[in-house]
Amino acid sequence: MEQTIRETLKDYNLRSTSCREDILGTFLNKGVALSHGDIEDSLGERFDRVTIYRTLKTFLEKGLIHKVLDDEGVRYALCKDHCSEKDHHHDHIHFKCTECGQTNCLANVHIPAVQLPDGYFANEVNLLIQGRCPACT
Amino acid sequence: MEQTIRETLKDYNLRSTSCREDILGTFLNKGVALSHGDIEDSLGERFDRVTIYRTLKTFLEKGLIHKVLDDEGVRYALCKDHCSEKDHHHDHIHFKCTECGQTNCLANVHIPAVQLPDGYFANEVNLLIQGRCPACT
DNA sequence: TTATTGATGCAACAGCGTTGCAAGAGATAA
DNA sequence: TTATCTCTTGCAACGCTGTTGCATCAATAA
Repeated sequence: MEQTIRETLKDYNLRSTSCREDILGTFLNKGVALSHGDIEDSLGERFDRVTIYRTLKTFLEKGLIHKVLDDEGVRYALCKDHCSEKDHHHDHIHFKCTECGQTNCLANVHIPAVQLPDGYFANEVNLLIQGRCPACT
Repeated sequence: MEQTIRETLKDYNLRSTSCREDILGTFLNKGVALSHGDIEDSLGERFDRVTIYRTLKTFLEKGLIHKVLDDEGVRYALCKDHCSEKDHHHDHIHFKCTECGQTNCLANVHIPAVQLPDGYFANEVNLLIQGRCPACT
């Protein structure tokens, strides 16, 4: 695990620092989409607020994580596919449970094609479904 | 128009004030989703920041407008159907043009049904498509 | 016209996210 | 291992967004 994290960082051309290792580890551990606040809570006072912001920004740019839009703000989740700086490709669904509040990616559910009116061209599709997850049913 | 605005406010059990009339008028005029900042810019210094926030909150609660999620924050758009405090019903699509930055509702495009994994129950569906609008093609 | 209820403006505040800068730690090569 | 360079971090400060309390003012109904 420890090793995997370091290798992952290396794969993405990122230096291994304890902050990056801990944040990446948190994502792997929790397995759900996390907000900046979630990460701050989870890591305690170990790192500066600013450092966490910058780390998330770096991960985002390198394609390690992607944004997840939510009715209450922005969260981040690991990219399952290997994304890169240039090429984020996500057509999976984000599911937010209104009971437990957790948001995660439904990797195997693809977004059905949508018929847009004339003149509209789709580039990126973002689908958020809110409801109840299996754990809360 | 002037009259329509006042009647609409009355329909929603809202007092007619110049702030509410102007904000509702702005939505009708622009016809696209607006952020708090857009409205502030559009109305100038005529009303206090706080008043605009409170007006948007009131409109939201009464079902006059609904939230539109965006990668850069929250916007608001008029509800086409007659929504109420209890019952916001929206299964239309939000389209954001990456050229001009405008976001609007595609009222006539319905979201196709999505087959969720076992145990998941959908309650509300939110679909944002980013791309190019007819004006920017 | 007046009384009542609700809306507004002002001041203050909390939280989120960013920037500049100096100090510190990781990677690389000798 | 050490020296060097480059990138990362922590700190302080700031701007922006959104909220709250309170006194004042305006819209409605009688």
